[in-house]
Amino acid sequence: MPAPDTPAPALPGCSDCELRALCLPAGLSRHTLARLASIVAAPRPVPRGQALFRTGQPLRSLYAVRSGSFKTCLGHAPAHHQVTGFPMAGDLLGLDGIGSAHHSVDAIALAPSQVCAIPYLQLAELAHESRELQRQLHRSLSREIVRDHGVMRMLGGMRADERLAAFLLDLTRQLQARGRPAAPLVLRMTRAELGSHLGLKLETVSRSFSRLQDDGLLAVRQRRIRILDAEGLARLAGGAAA
Amino acid sequence: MPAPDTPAPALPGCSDCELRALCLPAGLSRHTLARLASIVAAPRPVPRGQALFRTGQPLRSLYAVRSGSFKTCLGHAPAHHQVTGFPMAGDLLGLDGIGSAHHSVDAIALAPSQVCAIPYLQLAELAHESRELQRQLHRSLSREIVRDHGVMRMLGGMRADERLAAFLLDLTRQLQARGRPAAPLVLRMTRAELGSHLGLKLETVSRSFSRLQDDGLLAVRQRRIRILDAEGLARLAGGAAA
DNA sequence: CGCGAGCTTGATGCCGATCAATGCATGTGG
DNA sequence: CCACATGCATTGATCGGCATCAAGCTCGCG
Repeated sequence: MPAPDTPAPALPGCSDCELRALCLPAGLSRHTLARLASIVAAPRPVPRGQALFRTGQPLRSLYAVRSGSFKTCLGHAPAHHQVTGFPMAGDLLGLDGIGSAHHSVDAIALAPSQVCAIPYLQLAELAHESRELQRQLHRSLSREIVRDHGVMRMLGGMRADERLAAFLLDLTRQLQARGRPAAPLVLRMTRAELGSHLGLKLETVSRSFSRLQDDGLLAVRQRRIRILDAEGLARLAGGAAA
Repeated sequence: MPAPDTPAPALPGCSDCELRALCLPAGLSRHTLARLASIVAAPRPVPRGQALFRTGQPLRSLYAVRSGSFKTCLGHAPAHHQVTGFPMAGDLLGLDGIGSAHHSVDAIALAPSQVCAIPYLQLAELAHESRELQRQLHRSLSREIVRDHGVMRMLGGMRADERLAAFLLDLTRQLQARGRPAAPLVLRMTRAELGSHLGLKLETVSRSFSRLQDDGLLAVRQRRIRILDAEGLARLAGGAAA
């Protein structure tokens, strides 16, 4: 069932997507890429604040983020949101739902975004035929695990300022890896959402920002952050973890 | 290179393993099962305290735990161990290493254990031929992500007693799922290791045990734990998360 | 029997949660 | 164009939970 409101559903697809080197298609041959493109739906907009999917819904597709950014949170519970991550362009959403065939988090757009739906069954079928695609899928899944381990390290062993420093460095690294401007870092999430991800209350996040600023490591202006001393941040973040 | 000290290297393999319903082979056809068994090495013993693999080593095999139990920890750092999990019989180790082709944790045996090595390249090749095996692999990877999310929830949003309660309930559930005696719960890890997993210091773990015992939820005798009021524990653990 | 690793318990201090107020931006209606 | 409302961020004061430091205690083992 094609989206009724998009003008031209027959878009060029993955082959021309500027994200193809970072997304699932990374390293795929032209042939496989074309086949993948044939099952990927045309990019679909997700307005800010809207859920791409919710906990418990049956998993039909994985979603590649084409633009914008999201938060993924645990907990049907009203108040006890726990943000597990902030996926952005190039990330794959829904991997956690494969095991149970149902999504295990809510995915909420933090900004107007675009996603490409990839029907999971067709993807699995294609991966069955293509070693390279299979390998890519494994990589994506495995990397998600490693990423989660990083969060566990933050939550388990670091104090407030260290967590924030580690998060900012990680965010910068991710933006750089995507060849995006990381110089004036612009946060897409509120202090509360950030706090939920870091295991802190929003007041503590705010205080940590202020402290890092006072120490000359950051320049903070609302959600616009400039890193003044990356090495200092790394010393903070690494001091506890390394 | 076959293990030099095992008497009969030509063992029956997965088809007769009593864990096959819980392990990777779950749900595989006889044919696929046989092919899988043909690439899985004979069970290899890992003495208590020894590393099955260490952070940074190239990933050659995944390991299915056949008996015993392990801890997986982050951090090359000497003191700053962070335990990400306690895999036991039926679990698959090494999944986190697929993405980078190198292990991202240390896997240490907490008790004398046995593991079946599964060469990853051969496994991937086999998964390429068998849809069902591919599906199983995806499931294992995805479940690992979901499991990590559970840990993140503990670390991010719960206090000491709640974390411990959640951990004990989860452990019980896992043992039950494997049809193992979960009645007198026997912990394989020290208080310090448990603390490292829960993001607490060992003294706090000890105090939490005492508190839960005083409240009539547990009977604690060293590492032998008896759950007296599972529902009470669930209220504690769920009260913060749900 | 005595040693030592691991566990328990106590006393104290610090970090982050909580409660509460103020500040600052954006947006809306008069 | 300004006045006000609203959502988000900052800052302060106080409190509680966990870390830390420091003894004892238990059990297994040589």
